[in-house]
Amino acid sequence: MTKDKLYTISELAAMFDISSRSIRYYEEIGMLISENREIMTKQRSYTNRERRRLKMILRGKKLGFSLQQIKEMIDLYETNPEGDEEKRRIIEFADEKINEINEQILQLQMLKEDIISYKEKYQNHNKNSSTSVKGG
Amino acid sequence: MTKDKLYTISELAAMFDISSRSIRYYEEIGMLISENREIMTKQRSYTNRERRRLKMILRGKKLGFSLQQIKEMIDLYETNPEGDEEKRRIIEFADEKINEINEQILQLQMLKEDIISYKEKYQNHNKNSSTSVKGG
DNA sequence: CTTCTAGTTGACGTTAACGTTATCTTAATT
DNA sequence: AATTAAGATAACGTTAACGTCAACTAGAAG
Repeated sequence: MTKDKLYTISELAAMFDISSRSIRYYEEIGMLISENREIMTKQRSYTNRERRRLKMILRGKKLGFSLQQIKEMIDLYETNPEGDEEKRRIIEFADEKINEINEQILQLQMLKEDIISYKEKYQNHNKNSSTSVKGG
Repeated sequence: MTKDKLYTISELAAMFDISSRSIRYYEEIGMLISENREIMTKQRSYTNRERRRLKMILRGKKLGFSLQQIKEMIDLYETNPEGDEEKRRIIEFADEKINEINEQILQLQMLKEDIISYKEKYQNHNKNSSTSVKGG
């Protein structure tokens, strides 16, 4: 399969516009894995799977989650649960996250409304109190 | 008017379940102001206006914004613009923020979809691979 | 062989956002 | 007068998420 493409650390770094240091750090704290390092050079190589993980990490960051929170979420995707107990816990965790996200979306929408209504009031206010009243 | 209610630092802290230290810190970096401190004791007292600001700060934090970003947004609310140039800049800034927020909402919705579809696939998968195959 | 490039492993430095501790003051209680 | 409570300032400590620098290595290029 053509899925076997491997990336060097700087390829990934360039791809996502981050530093190699960041990628090493993510690996350091167990968020990425570089298996099959070249034995002689010890150079890391990443699979498409890791590339996807990195993408998720960065998305999480953009959304304001800490790396620890992101780690938990990603681990969620990759846990292969054993007992019913664990299954339940995972579903529960997913539901929690969904609720958190819904809450965040709500708050963002409120913030947005605030900014919009501020903008409108502000624009109207300026039309009335401006010295150069041009357009009605 | 009854709007003159003043809050002590620990009142606000209790109200929002944060530490007094945090409030002092927000003031330290210019996100809050405590005017009219009691001359003898130097104790801070906050107006309703500051209470609202604090609320906004905490909302921003929950949304993953840095204090600096929040400061910019709050300043937006309280700028009294002078020239047309400044007006334009403010409107522009507001629009930028709105776009950022829209983007964040989109990403959050995608993340949510991901989690939901994961949950569903996962639940189905378990129905099939479980020892107790009930529904086919 | 030397130089350059891309990577490695430490290890110390940095910033944000507070926590914590020490020392001091004022007002209220006892 | 002594204690307690609430607050103040000053300053050092802490954690996350890297940045930066030093010293080393393997392979490619001249």
